[in-house]
Amino acid sequence: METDVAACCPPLDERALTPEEAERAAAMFKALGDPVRLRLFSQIASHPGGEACVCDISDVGVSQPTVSHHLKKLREAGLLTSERRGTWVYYRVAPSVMASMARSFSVSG
Amino acid sequence: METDVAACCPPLDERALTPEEAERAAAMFKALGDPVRLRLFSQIASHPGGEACVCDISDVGVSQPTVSHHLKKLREAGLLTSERRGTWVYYRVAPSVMASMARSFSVSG
DNA sequence: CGTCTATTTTGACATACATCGAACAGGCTG
DNA sequence: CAGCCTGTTCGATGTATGTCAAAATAGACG
Repeated sequence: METDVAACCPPLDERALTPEEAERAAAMFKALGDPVRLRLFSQIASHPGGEACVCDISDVGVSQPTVSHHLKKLREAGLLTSERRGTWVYYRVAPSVMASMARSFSVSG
Repeated sequence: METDVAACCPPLDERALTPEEAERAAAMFKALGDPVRLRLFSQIASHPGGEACVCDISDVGVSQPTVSHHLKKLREAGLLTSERRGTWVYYRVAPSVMASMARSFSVSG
């Protein structure tokens, strides 16, 4: 189900998206379309070193299983990567996500 | 319910979003998180003159009432504006939406 | 006024989703 | 091995959402 970030996101005002492009890009927007997930993403993206342990970001007002559930969704959408190192699991923003998403809203001409 | 676009969207990697900021920004991402809505938005954003009549963009594979339903959601999210001129209703991207959304993904530092 | 066209609203329905507690798995450390 | 800690998966539940057909609204035009 992992979304391919690199091949996504032509400027939205350049031309009408094809159904396939829309499907892929919408999956990424949808992943960010939940307040809890957006806060998790923002906490990870702004964390020093570019990565955050789950234990660092579990204070978003929902139970820990729910946090894990949301992190999984963000990972499946191609927005995050995760890596276990010893006791802890570290999440970081997947490569080129910020640039790709920014491109969606770049004014084309 | 109309989302205030101007006051939204600090860079996601600058600092952790507050719950209120996340709520507002997530509402906008959520609106774009459906393939049909994203195609409608893209069709309007890329339309010559910057605006499109509903009749121009109803070929997205769902019934006309469903198109209207999605356009309403995009309008409520603050992403589109609509105006009736005579027989037809014209939609355009709300001012500063592209710039504000782009700012979310601008790399801060 | 009546009718035609364009768009929205309503009501119904099936599916998707966010959330939780409980159970499970990975890995440290006695 | 046993216990503990971190994090994920499972099962259940209530709510939100996408969709359509049908009805309603809004103008235009005789």
